[in-house]
Amino acid sequence: MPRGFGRGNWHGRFRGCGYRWTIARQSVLDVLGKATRHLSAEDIYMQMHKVNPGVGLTTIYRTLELLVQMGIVIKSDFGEGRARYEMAEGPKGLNHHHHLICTGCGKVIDYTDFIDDEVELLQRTEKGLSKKYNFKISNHLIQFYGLCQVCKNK
Amino acid sequence: MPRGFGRGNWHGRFRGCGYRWTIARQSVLDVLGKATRHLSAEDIYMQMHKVNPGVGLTTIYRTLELLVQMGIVIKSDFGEGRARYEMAEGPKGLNHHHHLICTGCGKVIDYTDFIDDEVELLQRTEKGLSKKYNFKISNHLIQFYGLCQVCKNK
DNA sequence: ATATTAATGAAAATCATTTTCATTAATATG
DNA sequence: CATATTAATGAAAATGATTTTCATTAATAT
Repeated sequence: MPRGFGRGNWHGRFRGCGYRWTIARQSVLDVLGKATRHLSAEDIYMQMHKVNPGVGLTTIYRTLELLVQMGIVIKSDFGEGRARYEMAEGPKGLNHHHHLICTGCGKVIDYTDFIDDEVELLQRTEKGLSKKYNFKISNHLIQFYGLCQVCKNK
Repeated sequence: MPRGFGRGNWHGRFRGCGYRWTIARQSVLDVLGKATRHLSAEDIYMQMHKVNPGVGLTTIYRTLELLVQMGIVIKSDFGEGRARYEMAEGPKGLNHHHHLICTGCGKVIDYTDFIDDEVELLQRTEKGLSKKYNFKISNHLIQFYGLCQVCKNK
């Protein structure tokens, strides 16, 4: 198998959509593919800078927009004032998780240890919604807001 | 019952936390209390401007931050580049809804007619999480990403 | 009535993101 | 392989929401 044409065959996928395959795009996908958590545009920029110092932040923003548009990457907003990105490998992806966000202090708890019912119900919900709205659902963002133990008792 | 001391008894609640009760704060709560959908800081500013033209946008931001911190208001971010606010009357609130977001064209479908599985999913999950993480959950944000009917067939 | 100090308005500062525009480089074509 | 085409890029400027600064105002305690 030719180098770089594994798993996603990104080059082919880009060309198929009429887009060019560039160092910058490859590099963004490399960084995101290795990430174990959601990355901001600047996180990506800093990691990439070590390997490809020539790629600017603007290009990263543009690349991310494209990747989101192609459905390869998911953009999330956790209310920090900046967006975060992750590969859209679907809800089964290694780093997929939901959030508990404290409205008091802003603390965010990522949790991946879903309760059994949660997984099954979610599947059924996605199936139901797909049918009802004729949507091909590929991912989801689930966040619960409230007060953490500390803020609750103030 | 004295005027202005109904439901929330805001004045008392503010004083209890050591905060002063001001026209601006009352006015933000008035606007949010009457709203039928999530409002941006500027939405609030414009509505308030008709009644209290003296209150500036800065104060609205400061007031909203305080209200969120007190757990009276929920701040949400739908990825539009600006935050939206609503009273934290809980997920049963009139204007509560979930989103289906197309990663192809950006179209957003709000839906309120939750399917049974979805309601059950949320109830069980919220209960489980509250216990597990000692959180007082007051709201949630649920978004499903995928391709809409049109983008799916391209 | 007055003192104290939290709350405010206006303007400036910040910070993530987007736009502009001239340059570069990926691909198609000869 | 050389060259033309035009998408992709970088740098700098622009944008727009939100935050900070600082002098002034007003809510509360005395």
